[in-house]
Amino acid sequence: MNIGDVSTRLGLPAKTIRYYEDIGLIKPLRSANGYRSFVAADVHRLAFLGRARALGFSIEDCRTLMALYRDESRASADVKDLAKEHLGKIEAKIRDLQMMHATLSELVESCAGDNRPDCPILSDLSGLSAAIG
Amino acid sequence: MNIGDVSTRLGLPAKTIRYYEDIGLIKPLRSANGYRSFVAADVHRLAFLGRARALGFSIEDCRTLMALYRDESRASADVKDLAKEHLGKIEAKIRDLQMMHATLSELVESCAGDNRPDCPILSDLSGLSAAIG
DNA sequence: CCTTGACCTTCCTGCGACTGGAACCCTCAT
DNA sequence: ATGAGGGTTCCAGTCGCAGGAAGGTCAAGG
Repeated sequence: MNIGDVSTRLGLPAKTIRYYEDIGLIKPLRSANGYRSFVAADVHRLAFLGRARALGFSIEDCRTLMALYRDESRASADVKDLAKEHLGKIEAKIRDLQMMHATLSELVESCAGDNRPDCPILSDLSGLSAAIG
Repeated sequence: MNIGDVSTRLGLPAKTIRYYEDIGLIKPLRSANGYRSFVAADVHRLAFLGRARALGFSIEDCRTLMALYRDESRASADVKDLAKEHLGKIEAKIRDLQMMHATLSELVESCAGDNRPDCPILSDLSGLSAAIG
């Protein structure tokens, strides 16, 4: 399989696949013409990467996860720990975003949104937080 | 005021303040020795920036917000629209993260996390999603 | 046989919003 | 004179790719 086929199959951009090779996550063989030649194992690794990335794991986490996957003597605790740490980061991000959301939606609600210049959003940002009550 | 004082006051790294000058968000004067010399208006602008960034607005959004703030003939609708669009992006990110969180926490819960190699997290990533049921 | 168009290749640059570090200047106290 | 603790500029790196240039390859059609 050429890169385009893999890209279509997995929904991963060819650029991304080449990048993954660059950083050593996959090592597809080459055809005589120099094209990358993907076998089932490569496609499988890429699919693994795609799913791990979709769960928000960093590239380095993915590298670790793939190493664990290939290590038949792994302890599932190692995988779980990695996942739990990632889960913690996700939770932290969600909290941050929810804080922003809470503040910002209050401000948005309190803004008339008409032709007049008075705006509690700008008031708040400027430090004259006499807007919310 | 020198950059260090402003940095301490606002809790913004000096590097960040220099960066904001680089990209034209502030234009502090210079002392005879070449040091940046911040007056109250500069500090105010930086504080504005800090708050807008803390709400997750992009630098370009901040630029627009500051322009609106200085434009006394602005329409609050313009500010509100910008904020609402940003709110939408925040909501999208929260949803994405919550999806990740849901999937990942299920996987984490179903993983024994002991010395054995069997791991539903890896099974799921590998595509053999025979783990969750 | 030649061309066209769709593939593929490598290499370089840019994104956003900084951060780290090198190499150097200024100021003040000792 | 020296040392500590400011400040300055500029360049490189972060993360995970995306965009684009310049060129090689291949199958089909005229």
